[in-house]
Amino acid sequence: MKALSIKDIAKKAEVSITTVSFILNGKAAQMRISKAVIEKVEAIIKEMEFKPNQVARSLRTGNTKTIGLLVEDISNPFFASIARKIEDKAYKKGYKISYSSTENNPAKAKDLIEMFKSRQVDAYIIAPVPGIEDDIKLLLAEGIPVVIFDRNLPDLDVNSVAVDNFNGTYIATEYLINKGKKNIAFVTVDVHVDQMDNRFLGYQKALKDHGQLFNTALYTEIPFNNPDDNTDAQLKLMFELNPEIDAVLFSTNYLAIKGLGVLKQINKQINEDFTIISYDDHDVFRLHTPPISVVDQPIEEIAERIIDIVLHELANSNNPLNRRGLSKVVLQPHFIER
Amino acid sequence: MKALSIKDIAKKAEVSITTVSFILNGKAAQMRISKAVIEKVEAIIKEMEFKPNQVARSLRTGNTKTIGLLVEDISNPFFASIARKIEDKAYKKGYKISYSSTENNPAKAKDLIEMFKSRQVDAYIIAPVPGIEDDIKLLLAEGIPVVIFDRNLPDLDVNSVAVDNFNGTYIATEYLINKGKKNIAFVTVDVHVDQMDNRFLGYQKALKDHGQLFNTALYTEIPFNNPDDNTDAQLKLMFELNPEIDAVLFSTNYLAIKGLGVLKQINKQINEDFTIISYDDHDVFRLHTPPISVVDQPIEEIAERIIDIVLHELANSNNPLNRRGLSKVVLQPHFIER
DNA sequence: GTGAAAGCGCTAACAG
DNA sequence: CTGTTAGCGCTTTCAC
Repeated sequence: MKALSIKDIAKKAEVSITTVSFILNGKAAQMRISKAVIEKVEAIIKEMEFKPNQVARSLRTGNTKTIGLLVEDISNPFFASIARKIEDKAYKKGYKISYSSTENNPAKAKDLIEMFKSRQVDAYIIAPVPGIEDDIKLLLAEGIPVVIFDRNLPDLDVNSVAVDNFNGTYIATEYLINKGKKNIAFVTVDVHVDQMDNRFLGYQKALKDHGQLFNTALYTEIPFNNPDDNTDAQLKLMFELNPEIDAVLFSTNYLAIKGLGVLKQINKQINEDFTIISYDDHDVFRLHTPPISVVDQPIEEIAERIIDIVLHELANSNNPLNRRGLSKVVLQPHFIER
Repeated sequence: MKALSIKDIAKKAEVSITTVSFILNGKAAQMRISKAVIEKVEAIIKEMEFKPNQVARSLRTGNTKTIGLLVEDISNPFFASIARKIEDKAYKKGYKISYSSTENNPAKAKDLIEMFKSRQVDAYIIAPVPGIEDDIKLLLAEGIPVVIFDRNLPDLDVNSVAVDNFNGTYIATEYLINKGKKNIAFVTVDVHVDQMDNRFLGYQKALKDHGQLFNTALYTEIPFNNPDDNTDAQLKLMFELNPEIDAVLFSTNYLAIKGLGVLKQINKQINEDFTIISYDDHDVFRLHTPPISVVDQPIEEIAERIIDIVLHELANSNNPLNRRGLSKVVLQPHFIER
């Protein structure tokens, strides 16, 4: 079964392909094509279930109606949830999403951007990894809409939607201090993206503001993509060497989940005297016994702001004058006490 | 900055575009193009960072090197994990993934298939919703590779990767019975896809084989996409009306997670006398106090089998003779006792 | 060994 | 009001 083309429709309707094309693109009125012809052609299109070949259209018009989405890992609930919301909104506007996971690997990220480029995606939504600033600059130089999120690239003039990471850990740390905690550990990843660094800084600043000293022994950095065993061992070591720890702040949900696993293994109870807080919420924390307080990122709002910016830029990419300036959105995280 | 085309390269290298094209496609040797020319052209390609326009290539060749992935909801960890694995393997073979969430809505699923079609995706990976059998048939009739997974469409001659759902609930139920449970409730969704029905049947059969009667009062069906409040209320009601319940088998992880939330609200302890089992694992269950036993689906293997079939069909789609017959893969779930 | 040219399906000047 | 036609960038047949 061969796919239909605009030609087949034209032949069947006994009009030219131009006429069909105009009707297909809603330019019939403006081209003052007669009602009779429009109706006839539309009837045939419907009857034959003709769908224009989007690839040909893309080649001709230069836009593909797809948005490239680059995240760290689509199987991380944080990214998956955002992906889902973005997909929904994009779908309603006729856009499709092509996604890829960068694994925090700049080489892979660069390669993915290349692939997206050669596929002519209309816009990019990127959770950036360090080292791809130049690639993003290139995109911008070509006038392609880009929004970065989750992490900021401070010295890049690019739209971004971020959460105030500094404040997130600040309020969490402050909460712990107010609860009388004296030895608050901080567990994070070794990926020094702006966002992670800020989470660390928020923690440090809160300690300082409340007259506590930052103790490097209570700071653990886990390599990204560490095999589980190593991570477990590293965390165990920290707990063993520092029995005075009375609270732990994890800079990201999957580390906190690993942490809970380790605490279970070493049979350390979470209670009034030993508190855990995670950055990013997760069902695990809500249902845990006892429940775990978290710094929650407004996922819904993040996704909304991202796609709004993208769609707006896309809608106005023809007349650059109409494009609003850079959007640098900073949303506030919420502390959920449990 | 205008994008380069093959023409620019040809001009710069002072050869014809044909030559460039051959070199680009690795047909240089077979066309017996001289080494000197090849090297010169390749140097220029590298120097100018030329990337062929994939859209034009697609229009010409008819294949887009992208695979359409239709899942119920990309933010469900089960689908997200599978999506991730599929993405990885596809990426290594030069394929990209375009995903969409069907929300169990046949109209949306149909529409998405149309969109993918007009975008000429090379192959489809679909977690089917009932009512799209005809659309899948159409795809097959056109010779496009399709693999369905998670749910089977029994009367369709299409590649599928499924898990033995019947056996999954059977062994879980048997486990509970062997633990001495007499009133095992079953909570499932109202979506009557083959896979969910089989989970129910496995539960029923196990009861029967062990001389227990199926009690409809202990069977609760939650509407898909139910607002949280309703679901909670429905579950509460079941627990209230049937205090004799000594175990609950949830047919899917998100229902079990909801269930845990409800049990927390009504302060019902999970212990030797009251056991919970979920279909599909999740971090929540592993870390829960007490931990929750689950029927685990071999996600990794599912993803692997899917992408293997797809890539194999794709590789041999030119010579249909070489295509192996239908692959109907059935994998076994594992019961994880915790 | 290399090049000219047709054409994939569609859009949009430009003609009439 | 509708049709003719020139490409979009690439692959591939055929010719030299």
